[in-house]
Amino acid sequence: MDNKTKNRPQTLPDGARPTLKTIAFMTGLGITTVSRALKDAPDIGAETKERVRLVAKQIGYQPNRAGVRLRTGKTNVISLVLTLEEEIMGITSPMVVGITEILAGTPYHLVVTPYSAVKDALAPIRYILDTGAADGVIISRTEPHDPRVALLTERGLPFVTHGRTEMGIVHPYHDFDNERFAYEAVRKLVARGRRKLVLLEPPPHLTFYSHMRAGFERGLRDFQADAVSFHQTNIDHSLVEIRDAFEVLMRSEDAPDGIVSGSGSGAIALIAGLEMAKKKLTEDCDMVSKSPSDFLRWLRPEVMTMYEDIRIAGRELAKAVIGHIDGEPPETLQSLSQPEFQPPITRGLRA
Amino acid sequence: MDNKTKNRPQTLPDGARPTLKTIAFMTGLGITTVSRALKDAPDIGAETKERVRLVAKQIGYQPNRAGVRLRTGKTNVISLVLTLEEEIMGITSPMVVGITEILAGTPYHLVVTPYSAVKDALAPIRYILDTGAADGVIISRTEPHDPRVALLTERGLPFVTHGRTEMGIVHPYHDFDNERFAYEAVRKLVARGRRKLVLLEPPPHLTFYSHMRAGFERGLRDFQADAVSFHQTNIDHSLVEIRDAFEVLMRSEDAPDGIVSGSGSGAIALIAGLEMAKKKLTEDCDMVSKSPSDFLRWLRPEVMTMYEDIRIAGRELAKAVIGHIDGEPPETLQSLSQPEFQPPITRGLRA
DNA sequence: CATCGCGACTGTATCGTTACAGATTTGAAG
DNA sequence: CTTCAAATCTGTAACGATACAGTCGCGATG
Repeated sequence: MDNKTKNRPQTLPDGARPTLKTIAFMTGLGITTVSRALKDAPDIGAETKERVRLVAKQIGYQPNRAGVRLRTGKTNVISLVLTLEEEIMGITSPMVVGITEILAGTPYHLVVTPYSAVKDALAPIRYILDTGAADGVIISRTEPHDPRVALLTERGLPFVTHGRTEMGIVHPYHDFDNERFAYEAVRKLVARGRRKLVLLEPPPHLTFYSHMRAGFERGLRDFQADAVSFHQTNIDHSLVEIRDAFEVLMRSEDAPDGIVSGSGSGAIALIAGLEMAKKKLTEDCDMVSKSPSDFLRWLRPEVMTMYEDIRIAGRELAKAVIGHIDGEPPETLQSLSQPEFQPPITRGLRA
Repeated sequence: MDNKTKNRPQTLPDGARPTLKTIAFMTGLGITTVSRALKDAPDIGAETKERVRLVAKQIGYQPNRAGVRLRTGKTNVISLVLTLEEEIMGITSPMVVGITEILAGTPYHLVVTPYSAVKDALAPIRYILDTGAADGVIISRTEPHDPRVALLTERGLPFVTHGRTEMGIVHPYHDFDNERFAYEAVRKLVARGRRKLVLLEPPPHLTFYSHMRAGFERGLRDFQADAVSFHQTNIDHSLVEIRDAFEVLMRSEDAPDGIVSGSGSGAIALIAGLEMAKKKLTEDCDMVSKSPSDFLRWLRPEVMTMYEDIRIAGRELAKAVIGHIDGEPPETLQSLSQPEFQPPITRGLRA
């Protein structure tokens, strides 16, 4: 056999999935040529490329991920890093949906990488870095000085955060404008004549804690209302804890007449505490809540809600990681979604 | 160099992650020996194994997934196949949590594989089969004659279904006992003196439709109650549709006095419809609902709920696929979770 | 007419792992 | 002193893809 065709395959197993070798055999070309033709390399003739593409399509060729990954290190994987604990009200579902909607048009797969204890937040990141498990990472529960962001930046692995940081590192993020949410919430409550307002806030170590507080306080100043302290309780507490603490507050001298709830499930507990204190929504108290789903609007239409669309957040996050992977500058991969009050559920045909 | 050490590595890059080669170099053994030692093969000396394990642990060796996958075809991936549409009430979150809890102790990663249109249900399965993308598959929204089950069985890829089938194929599954749920729901309603019952049922093409109906009808017979037809509406319809249809029903001659809701979010819509028809829960009507989360108990404690623990379902499903992959007989990998009425939320310290 | 450059294509080595078929040593049996 | 088997260990090839360094033929150049 002459040298020219020395590496050509002689026989091909027939049930197996096609590889570059299959196409090489069918076109009479070398494996390298086929590989380069499919990547549209400049040193391959136009007609050859066309032939290769045609055959590849015909036989349904799809590159073997393990082969690519072994040779190039490219995993075609995006890793979504989650705390098992943050799943209380199920924000993950729509997030996963949003992400996969974007990934569907790409070669990327979505791998969910969980971690349990809060102190282990770095563990999954290290795992991904050490094993090269992903091309990009999506993290949430972002902190102002987030060690995960520091580590990922240092090691040069593309990522995006759900929430912002404050460390002077420019990186991709998507965030809900919690400052504005709280500000508009205060505006709304004051417009209803409420003046003693309370905020159910995020835990202080997360970045959006300060955003939400800042918006709340700016609102208090601009619209001349007063704050009632509820600092000992936050949205990471159990619903029972929130309820009981709020009942106590509502029975006290200091009882607020307006509530801003930083979470939808927290709102449920607040309502329960309020009712246990024998108060009534819209009469003794008004409430504005952030809400990632519909149930509050259905079951407690008295509560004014601002919808946080987690699904869209998922989309934005996915687009941003991919952009980062593709080398787009981080500052172009930042987005903030604006809160808007939701209209009430329509009361059907007969109004 | 003598033949014995011909394939030994001379130098080793230092920043890189350790491979078998690294361990081979450090122990002075051959790569093959190291590989076999780590798998506890019988032809490797006990002391050698010990040394290899020690070094491997010290340097934090973790097998390269791409290498293993390329060589053996083993992906160490479990694929969760989801409809984007089923995410309405976010059942995915706790499910993902449950699955990852089990996978955490294994080498498996969880990949989420979505599909959009209902007619495309087979597409992700084919993709996984064709590309060898996973060692095992988890599917939901199971139908009595499910083409996905047929295909996976035929091609011999391990899987588990959330829900049962009726095709004479013995396969792993986990299911909620919807027959019993509906039966117990009817018992409860009749015990409260309700006799005209309605069922908000699953869409007819899913297997648990017939389970739930069967339990409902058995209950009607055993406890002597009557059914009110609501067949044109099911839990896959939009909340607005359910509400409007139910309002019409509640205003009709045929208005039921007892409701069995096959879904938690459906219950919300039913309540809305009922209230629009100027009826009141516990007065005109009682209601039992399946509920995958807590909000109904908090916001509508009048509704009697049976909790479907999706997180546990996730765990069971994960265990079952892995069992199937490990070759355990399918009939040992089937489980049914029993519904139980939930106690009301405790009313706090001062009850 | 030799030489060069260029366009089009190709072989080899390699990523990390494992299946397979040896190879070497040791001690016991003949 | 062979011979052989058992116990350990080892090299080679291969999985599928790609980086790299060619090769080949051909027309233009000096």
